[in-house]
Amino acid sequence: MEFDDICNTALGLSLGCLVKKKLNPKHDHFLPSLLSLAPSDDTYQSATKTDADADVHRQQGASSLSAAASSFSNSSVKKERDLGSDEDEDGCPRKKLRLTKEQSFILEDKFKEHTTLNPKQKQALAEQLNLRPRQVEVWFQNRRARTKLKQTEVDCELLKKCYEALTEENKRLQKEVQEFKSLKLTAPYYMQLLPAATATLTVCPCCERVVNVSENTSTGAFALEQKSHFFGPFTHPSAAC
DNA sequence: GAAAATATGGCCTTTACATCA
DNA sequence: CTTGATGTAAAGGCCATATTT
Repeated sequence: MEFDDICNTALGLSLGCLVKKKLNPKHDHFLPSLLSLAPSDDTYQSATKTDADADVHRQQGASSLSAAASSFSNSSVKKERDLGSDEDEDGCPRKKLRLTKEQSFILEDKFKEHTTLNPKQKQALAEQLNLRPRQVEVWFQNRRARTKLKQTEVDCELLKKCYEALTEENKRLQKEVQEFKSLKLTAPYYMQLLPAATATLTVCPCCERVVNVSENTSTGAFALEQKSHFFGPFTHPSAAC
């Protein structure tokens, strides 16, 4: 996903929420297309023809559709949506149509403006594109889903990189701990050099971090201890684990 | 005013079809 | 021509919210 898309999505979603809260669907609801008004496959779409040919058929179908959609009841709206009104006269589901490039372009354009539509916008867009409002609605739903999917993929990649970075850091720190441990094993020589400091250096049994447990932790801190984690008021390292 | 019923729209998952290699 | 992969239109279900009764 591109950055612009992300921005548009965020903006659009917030706008969409506003729209949803403000609108009153009862008063400006779109006209539902009716089951019996759905054009047949032959008139609505040509499966194997060119886009131009298919356009003609689609527009013929959609025009007759919108012209004939003159009466409906409020309660039929949801039903219409759920039933899809996408069946031909035989009761068979309508074949899936492919939107033309022009239709897709205009839909994309609108989507950039806002990712959701109120009923008026939906109706207007449907008329402009010679599609049923339900088709416009579905297109926006699917488009939002695609946007979300892409964003999820981007987030996933980001998390993956974070994970890899943390894994590397963890390896590095483990290696450091091993080095400190081996230093402790060679303590006789080590202690001759720094007896005061090494006497207070230890490895936390819980987290295996090298810590300084000297009583005077503030002033007698061994240089290596600076890389260990902060224990605050605890006198024993394991108490902080 | 509270509660139940209803309407509406969005999201999610799945299906089916179109297209392409 | 067939086939598998991919993209996407569409269906169906569920949920949240708003409105009506």
